[in-house]
Amino acid sequence: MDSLDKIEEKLHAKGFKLTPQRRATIAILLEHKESHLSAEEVYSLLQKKHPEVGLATVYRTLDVLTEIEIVNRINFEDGVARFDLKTDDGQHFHHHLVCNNCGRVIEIHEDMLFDVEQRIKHQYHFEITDHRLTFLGICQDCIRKSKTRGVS
Amino acid sequence: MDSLDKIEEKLHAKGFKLTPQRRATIAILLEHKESHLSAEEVYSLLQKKHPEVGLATVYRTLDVLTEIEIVNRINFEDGVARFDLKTDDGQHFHHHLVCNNCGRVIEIHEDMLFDVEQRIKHQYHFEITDHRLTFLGICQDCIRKSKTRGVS
DNA sequence: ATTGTTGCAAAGATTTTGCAATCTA
DNA sequence: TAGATTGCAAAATCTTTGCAACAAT
Repeated sequence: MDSLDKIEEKLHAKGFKLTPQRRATIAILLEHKESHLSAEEVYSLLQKKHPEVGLATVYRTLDVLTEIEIVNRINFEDGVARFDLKTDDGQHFHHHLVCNNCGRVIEIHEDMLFDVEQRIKHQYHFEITDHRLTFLGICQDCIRKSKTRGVS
Repeated sequence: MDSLDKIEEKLHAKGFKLTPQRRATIAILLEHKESHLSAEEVYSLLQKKHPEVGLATVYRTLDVLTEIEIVNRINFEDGVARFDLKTDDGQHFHHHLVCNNCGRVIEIHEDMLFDVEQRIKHQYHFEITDHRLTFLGICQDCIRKSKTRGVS
């Protein structure tokens, strides 16, 4: 799900209207593909070019985009919903490494769960539609820093 | 981390005081090991026997228990923090299957991520301390029902 | 013209915090 | 007794909703 055009097409196909607010919101998401933006963050990025758009509209747009499976909603352990554009390749959701020290989120685009999913399907008779995999730990930079200065 | 005694010992060892409120909160968690209770749910279970305990104290107690690694905090995609006692065996956090249809949460106690963690460590030089793995999909019961009545 | 969508402000839901009183060690 | 902890109410956050005005098809 890559270009603005394709996304607008899908919105339209599902019976939603194309409004300037929605276009602008999608544009922000496209410009920040790796960022896991929260609704508030999308809103403040949006304000620079479109100060008239309201926060409620951002929430509603993100809901619509989640509903039609243009974006994934994800919660890291901080209680704030974040939104990621889905990739075009039909893959399941990518994985994340979250650093407990600096808070950085690293994305992993390989699907490492194929074998695990097969086991789940067979053992639990559970039909998997998506997954959320996050590793918590210490990133390379913080490990390096801790060796000289100690983890803050 | 299994018995009330062991948990109280650890609290004490970390310099926290043992109060009746904390004891009671821990007892609730021990009585509902598989439940992924929210703070609100812990609070209302607590009220039956200890109506004097306040919700803020429940939040504070769960924070302390998370801090000293007696419980794991987890967010499924509904934005409410849930709390699980850690198991005694030193294993990482268990996995979950969340049914998109009926909302049921099924626990999986096997660690299926050993190989994946090895790859992450080597490829990303990321020191993993824990993980969160949730599969979203349709559970066995809902699959069965959908075959006769259609998924509601 | 119809129906969906927006902005605003108000309401909801969850979680955190200030503070005086109280309790644990 | 000293310092941590509690309960309460207020505040802070994040998110949703009602409604009248407005815009897309």
